[in-house]
Amino acid sequence: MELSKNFMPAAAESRWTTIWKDRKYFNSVPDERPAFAVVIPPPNVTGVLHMGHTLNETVQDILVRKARMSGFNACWVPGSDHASIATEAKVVQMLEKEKGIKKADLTRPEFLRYAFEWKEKYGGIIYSQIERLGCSVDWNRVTFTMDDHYYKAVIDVFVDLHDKGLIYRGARMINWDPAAKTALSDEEVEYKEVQGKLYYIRYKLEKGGDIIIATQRPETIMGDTAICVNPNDDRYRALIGSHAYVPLIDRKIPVIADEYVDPAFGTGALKVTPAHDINDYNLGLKHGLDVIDTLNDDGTLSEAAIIHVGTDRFKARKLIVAELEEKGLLAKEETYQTRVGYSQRTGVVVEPKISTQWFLRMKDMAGPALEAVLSGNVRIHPGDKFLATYRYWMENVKDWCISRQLWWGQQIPAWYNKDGGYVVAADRETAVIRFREKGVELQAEDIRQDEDVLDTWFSSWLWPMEVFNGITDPGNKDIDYYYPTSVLVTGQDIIFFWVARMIMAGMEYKKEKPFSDVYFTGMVRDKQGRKMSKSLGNSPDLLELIDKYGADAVRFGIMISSPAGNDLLFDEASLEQGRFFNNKMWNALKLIGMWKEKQSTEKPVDDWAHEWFEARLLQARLEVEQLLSQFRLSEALKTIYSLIWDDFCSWYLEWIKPGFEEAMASESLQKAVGFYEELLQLLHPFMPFITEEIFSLLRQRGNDEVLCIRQFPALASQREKLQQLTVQQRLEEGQLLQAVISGLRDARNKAQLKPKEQVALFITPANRELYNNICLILQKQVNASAISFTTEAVAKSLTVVIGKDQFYLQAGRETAPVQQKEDLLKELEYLKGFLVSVEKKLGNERFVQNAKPEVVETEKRKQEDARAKIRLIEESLTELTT
RNA sequence: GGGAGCAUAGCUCAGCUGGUUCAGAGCAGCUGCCUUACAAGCAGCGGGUCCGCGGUUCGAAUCCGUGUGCUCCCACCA
Repeated sequence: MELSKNFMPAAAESRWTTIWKDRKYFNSVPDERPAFAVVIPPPNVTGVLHMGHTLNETVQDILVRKARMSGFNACWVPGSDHASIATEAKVVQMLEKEKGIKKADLTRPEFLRYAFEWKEKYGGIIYSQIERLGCSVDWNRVTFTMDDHYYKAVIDVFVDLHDKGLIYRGARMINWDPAAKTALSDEEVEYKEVQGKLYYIRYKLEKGGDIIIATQRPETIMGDTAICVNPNDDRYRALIGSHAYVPLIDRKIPVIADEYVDPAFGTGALKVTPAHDINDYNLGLKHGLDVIDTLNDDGTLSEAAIIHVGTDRFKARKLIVAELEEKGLLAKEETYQTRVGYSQRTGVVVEPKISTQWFLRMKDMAGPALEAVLSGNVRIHPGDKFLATYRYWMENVKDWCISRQLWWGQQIPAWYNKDGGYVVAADRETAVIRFREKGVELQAEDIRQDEDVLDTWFSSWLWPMEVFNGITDPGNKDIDYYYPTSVLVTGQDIIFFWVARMIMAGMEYKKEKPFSDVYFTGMVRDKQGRKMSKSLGNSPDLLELIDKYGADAVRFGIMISSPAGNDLLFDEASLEQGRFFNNKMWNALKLIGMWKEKQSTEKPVDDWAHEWFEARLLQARLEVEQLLSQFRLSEALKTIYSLIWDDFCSWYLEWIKPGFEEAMASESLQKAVGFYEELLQLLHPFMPFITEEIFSLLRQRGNDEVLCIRQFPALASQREKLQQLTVQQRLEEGQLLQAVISGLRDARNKAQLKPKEQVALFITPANRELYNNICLILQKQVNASAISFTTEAVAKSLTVVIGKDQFYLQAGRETAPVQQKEDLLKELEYLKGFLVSVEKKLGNERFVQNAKPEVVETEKRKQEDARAKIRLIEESLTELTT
């Protein structure tokens, strides 16, 4: 077997990707096994995977692979989201740039044709990245949120909710995105603290004089329809009921009173602009004020503004401020810290705007969705962090604006006649019937469909159901088998957009939660803690990382530094660590390969080492199980990493390694190979490629037997085994052996004994029996010519105390005991202090009375141990000084 | 303004139900080694006022209160 010097990820990755795919290991159909279903949070179809996705997909793959190897019928459904606003914006941009076509010049079908072309061209990138990362998804189940069946499901749900009275149409104040020219939901607005300005503007009063009003938005004054003061504010009481003039356009407006106004803020007088501010809108409703909308859909001033018509809102602000100043109407300006809402998708400042849109009543749907989480039916990880947030949102949920003024998405199934009357129906024919039911006689060509589409999230909230056709074909085999899914892995930033709404939809349409566990990953930041973003240029390209380090190393790096639920500071150094780990495992394969070439049939002498490693593996395996069940993936990986690197490579392989040019006992070799296979299996969910590769090379299995479907041993039997006395004893012996080897090597180092210089070793053990099995290995590992047991101090030797035992190293030459004496004195000092504290504890009556008996027992043991060790060290010191 | 979380080694973090020599791991650092799997490595080492203060307890990194600092979410003061 000729092996390359290092592990070459690229070749192994493409080889195993093909094998897995060709043999359909990851395709799932319902059978008699329990299901373990995971639906991927569908990434934006035209996007690329960023580090956040990489983390999420890796976590999901670990859970899915683990389940598949543990008796479950694992099914991971891949797919993508049409991402209405984002995709439409990209297509519009592409059309203008590459083809010089404006959206306005296209018909709806023409535009959609371009959009689908675009989706076909770029939509595949996401999938190829998911594949390169090694994700074990079922490619037969790829779902897109605009697939025919999915489209139908969304329409059906809309019609159903409308028929139930949960969806309504009306004019409300909504968030308007002037760049995308569409309404947004509250969740799509991101508020940021910005340094703004507060302008103090003079409004002339009808009765003479003026009143000064503070505003952040002078460009909206033309929409003012009142000035409002607090009725209890003595400064303004006399003005209530009088009139003032809007500056620059001199429109007459009343001064009204409302307790809402805070006399302490600004000047205590508020300009009321019902069309452009939610509070003003509410005030307007209360006081019956006019609504003057001075902005167009694209954020320029409208005819109603009278001045600066057609000018952009921010340019108009500057012009108006300048004009006010010139006319002496600007009393003062001050800087002011404020919050401004930005569109999550386009990044522009959102305008509050009154608009006729479709809304979903959320209150009734929130009840069951809240209950599902509070009762523990859906478990959130890490729970303590998100439970309160979830609860608050559900209890204070507002109606959801679900219509968007776009073309890319599911078109709203509402139909209007010429009089503006409308019905909701899945298609034109049904719509005509519904009109007739209402007594409106008309023909199919007399009605037109609503131009708008539905919010993307109004389709994604059906994801766990409709990927299995649960809405369009309820009761089918798949939905009955896979639903509810097992775990949802996603970023905490979409808890309201998506997670909460999926639970709502699941409770509404399946009367059952969509998933049992939700695992929130943190945000991926760079190593300085900054958010990853395109503008900062700190977001690495996934494929480049895979090319550089290999997919396994990328997965390792991102998982090892990813504490559950916390943000992850991405640092390429951890990927490097992953690559080093690859090579470590590769080298272990090479070592075993060398052993194969020179074997003997003799009975091996190292039975103990095999028994020890078996015990250690058992222990670690159960630890990993425990950690995985708690979603502590990072720690599970650390445990396996250390098991392979330290326990297997550094200890076990060294312990069974034959002497120079000696043959390896076949029986030992087989044991080592067997252990290595188990380690690879344990690691496989985390690092699938290299584990398959080494597994296939270890016994030259070829490709017939693979790790990805190899089943883990049953847990119960493992737990029992670990409790066995001999297993526990091996573990204890192993710990002792490791401590003694390290301690003696340290002593040798400090005495400047070269590794090649042999020593004679004398031991005064506390428990002689523990040494029965480990002497041979100990002798080899510390390069001792012989080991003897003694009860007396050995003259002219290095003295070392390790644990409860005393060691004497006799070298072939004189060594300086200076450092050694210092070490012993230090140790002695510490022990004496320790003994004092233990004895104080034991001398405390209340401790002895109140503490649990076993705690008192251990304290007594500690006391005895400490005394014994102090005696040993003191003996050694006398020995040294004589 | 309301709520949640966090503060442990130079960095990133474990430390679960208070008690094992409990103060840990990885990375970084230092020392010595090109030793026949691996220098992408081996052997070994050093490093901490567990944020401050107070309380509960026989006993606190751990529980409670409080202060400080940081992070996030929510909220209609122009």
